[in-house]
Amino acid sequence: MPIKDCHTEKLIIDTAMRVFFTEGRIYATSQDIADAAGVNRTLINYYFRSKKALFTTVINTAREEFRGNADSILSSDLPFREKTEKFIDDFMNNLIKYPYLESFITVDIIQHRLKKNAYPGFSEKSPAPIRQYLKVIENEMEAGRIPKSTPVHFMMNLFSLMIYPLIMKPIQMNLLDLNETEYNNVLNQRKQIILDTIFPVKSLK
Amino acid sequence: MPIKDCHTEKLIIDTAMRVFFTEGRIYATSQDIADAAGVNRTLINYYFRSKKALFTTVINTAREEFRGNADSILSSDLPFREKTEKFIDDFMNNLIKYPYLESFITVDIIQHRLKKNAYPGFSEKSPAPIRQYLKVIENEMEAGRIPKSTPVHFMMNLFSLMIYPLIMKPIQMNLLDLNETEYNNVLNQRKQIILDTIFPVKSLK
DNA sequence: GTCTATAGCGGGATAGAC
DNA sequence: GTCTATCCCGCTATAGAC
Repeated sequence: MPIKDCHTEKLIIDTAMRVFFTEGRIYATSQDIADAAGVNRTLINYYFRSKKALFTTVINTAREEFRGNADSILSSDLPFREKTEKFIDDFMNNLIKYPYLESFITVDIIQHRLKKNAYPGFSEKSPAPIRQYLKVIENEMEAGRIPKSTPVHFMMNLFSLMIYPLIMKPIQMNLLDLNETEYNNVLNQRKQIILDTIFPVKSLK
Repeated sequence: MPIKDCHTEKLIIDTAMRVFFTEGRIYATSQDIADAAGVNRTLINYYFRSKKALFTTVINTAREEFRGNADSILSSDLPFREKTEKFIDDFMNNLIKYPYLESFITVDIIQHRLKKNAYPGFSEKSPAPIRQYLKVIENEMEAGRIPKSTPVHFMMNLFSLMIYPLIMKPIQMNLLDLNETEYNNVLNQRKQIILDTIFPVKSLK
């Protein structure tokens, strides 16, 4: 009754994003979300009609948040290396906030492919800034300023190096025998490591 | 009635591994597994007592299958580069069979962390061959034969480059504007690309 | 806008016939 | 070993009181 007017809707969205995309709780129910938000479960239906609708809302909200800076960085006229450096910095900052977002999208696509032919939410073509960036990578490779492969592999390497260590944290902690603090320290070093891997230094024997 | 004696148990296991770890259907129910296997749903309980027990069985089966060659390759006395090359080859072959296995393990660990303090299935230390391999990487870095960072980052890079493009196939196909055939072709080139990234050539300007 | 009560469905598990 | 029938529980969603 007090200050819980339109404020509750935002509270539910924020909580759902945290539970799904930050904590990675893929089996979280409406009750779980409501409990985490400290509200009654029926309010989720009141504000969002259904659980699926809430899910769509939070996925789209997070995607827009992600794409905010990324597009303007990629579309800027910065030199290639500086542009890539800023992109990594921005992307990693977002990733730390929502490490499981891409996993959820992937699961969502797989699930939908079983029923319909295509998944409407992702039938769009790749965004223009990405296509433009792929062209630039091709030029850099031809000029010999980065190792020669293909722009697609360059992008795959980049995303792989940024995303995987975060989403597979539990299993990697075990494999590499690191505790929570140690693993977080390692993650903090990743930006520089990724740059060194993408732009290799030439001091090898 | 005809030749369906002990054969059914194996059929259920094989089907469950395919549905879970190859197709990535994380929300698959007992009914889904039974349908995919063409058997009655109650047979899952007859053979495995519960869905959870079936799940544990298939995870352990797949993990053993994975670790089969890997340990002997890492423990062998091959030179570092050849050993790494064989490890990548073996690991990628397994990955193509079960691209979502590690995702399932991660989700499983996250889910269990919410209830108990630790997850018994993964409380073991990292396997000895891995710890041994980490030592070798350290030597290679000190000798300047691979780019200097830390063994942990080297391993993270390696696993990232191998695993991520496979499990995020749906989202990457969209981002990079590739159809199924094109994406599979790219994946086939990954072994070589990964080697070139881990062991960079020195022909840059 | 928020709550309680309840309907309805779907999945997991078991009993018992064959 | 395999099937049918059934029970139970948890989750989603909605009706209706406040």
